[in-house]
Amino acid sequence: MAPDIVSVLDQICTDIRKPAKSVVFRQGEQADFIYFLQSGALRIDCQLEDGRNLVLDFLWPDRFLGIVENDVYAWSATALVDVHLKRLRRSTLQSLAQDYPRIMDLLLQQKSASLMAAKNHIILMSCPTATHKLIGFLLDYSKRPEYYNPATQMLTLVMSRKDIADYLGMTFETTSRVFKYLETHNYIRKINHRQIQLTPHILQDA
Amino acid sequence: MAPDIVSVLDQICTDIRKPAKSVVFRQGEQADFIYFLQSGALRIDCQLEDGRNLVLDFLWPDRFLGIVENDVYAWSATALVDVHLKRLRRSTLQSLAQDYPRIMDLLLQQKSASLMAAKNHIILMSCPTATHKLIGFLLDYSKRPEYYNPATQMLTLVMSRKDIADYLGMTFETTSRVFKYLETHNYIRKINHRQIQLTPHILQDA
DNA sequence: CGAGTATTTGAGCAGCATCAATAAGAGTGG
DNA sequence: CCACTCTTATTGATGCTGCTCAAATACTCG
Repeated sequence: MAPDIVSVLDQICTDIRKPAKSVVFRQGEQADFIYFLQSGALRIDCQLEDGRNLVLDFLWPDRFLGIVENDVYAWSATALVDVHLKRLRRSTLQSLAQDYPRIMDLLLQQKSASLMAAKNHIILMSCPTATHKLIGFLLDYSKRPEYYNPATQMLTLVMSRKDIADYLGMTFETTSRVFKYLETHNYIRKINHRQIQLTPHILQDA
Repeated sequence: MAPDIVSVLDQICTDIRKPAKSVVFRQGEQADFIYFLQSGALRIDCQLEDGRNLVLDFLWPDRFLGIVENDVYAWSATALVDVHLKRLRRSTLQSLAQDYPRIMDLLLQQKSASLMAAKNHIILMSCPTATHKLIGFLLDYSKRPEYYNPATQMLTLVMSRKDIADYLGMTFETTSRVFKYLETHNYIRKINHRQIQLTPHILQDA
């Protein structure tokens, strides 16, 4: 990411701040803007025709969102905590890409990051049991420096049981039961619903 | 895809033909080449540490493969039928990208296609039952003009039951049983293992 | 504090995995 | 072309996992 583009983008982007639980954009809306997540965390989900609500991804800082091929957003983005975003018109980015070829590198790099996340998601969903899925999820999550402290092994979940369930393709009851299983088998310690501590037992699986 | 690039690529690419069941590249190998699938079909799979074999995607003509970030392939590509590919050194493509900026568009477009496929894969894997998964798979598959004839509704499967199972995250026994279920409930007619006919019953679900 | 939401927990059942055996089909060499 | 082998697919029996519906509890926010 060359400094010249960053400074240019910095100047023309609009700063957007959204509180937790607010929607950044909604599936089906006119896709006028590209966003760049500065801080906080987002949930990307889509509503299927059969009524299912599917969480496609969780997004962390330094990630773009709203890069779509067609003219409407194919999924929704919701803030899980208070977020800070930079916003840019899609049309502006497109014209800018001609003067700054590095923007294409940036876009390609972001697409690659999305693709890697999707492949990892597929691997998680293919796990044979719900326990494997959740352990895999927690180990991935423990790579987020904002929400995991390796010194204390404390992990702050920014999403609900239902969000995790919709991400892993299971019900929230099962998610809750597996959390219980992990606690009784000494994989984790629960401080409260959103605060858990990982034990060496679960960490050595990584 | 501008004609100038295509003609340039055509000249410098090596033509590669591989018989069915042969491996194009293997997970972990030095990623020296980018491939462009001209005809046939490929299976992309990866071997996980726990011994599972996971099918990440099936690739059809006009798709690139081997676009990786690091220097080794993260997954393997295997020919499902006889395939025709064009091959290019990664380093050649990189230097070419400076003279032909359109190559970046091409790469971005291919990444987007991979990402869309992955999202769709996630949607399939999140289906509540194996029957839903397989019906979704067959309906997607029926969009391949090479292997589905809308006039006769005949569909030629290029992959095994195990391939389908590893793609959908289930066992091949379950795949087989669901095929049986679909046949007895008049969703499909089986001509042989690899040839099935879709009925209006299944097609109206799309 | 109180209302609404999120999470936990329970009981019963359906669906899928596992292990095992048989059948169908593909490939090979006489 | 047929017989034989090997691979792929089907089918069966059984047990476990996770879903459904339901109720109780914990937590959040105004």
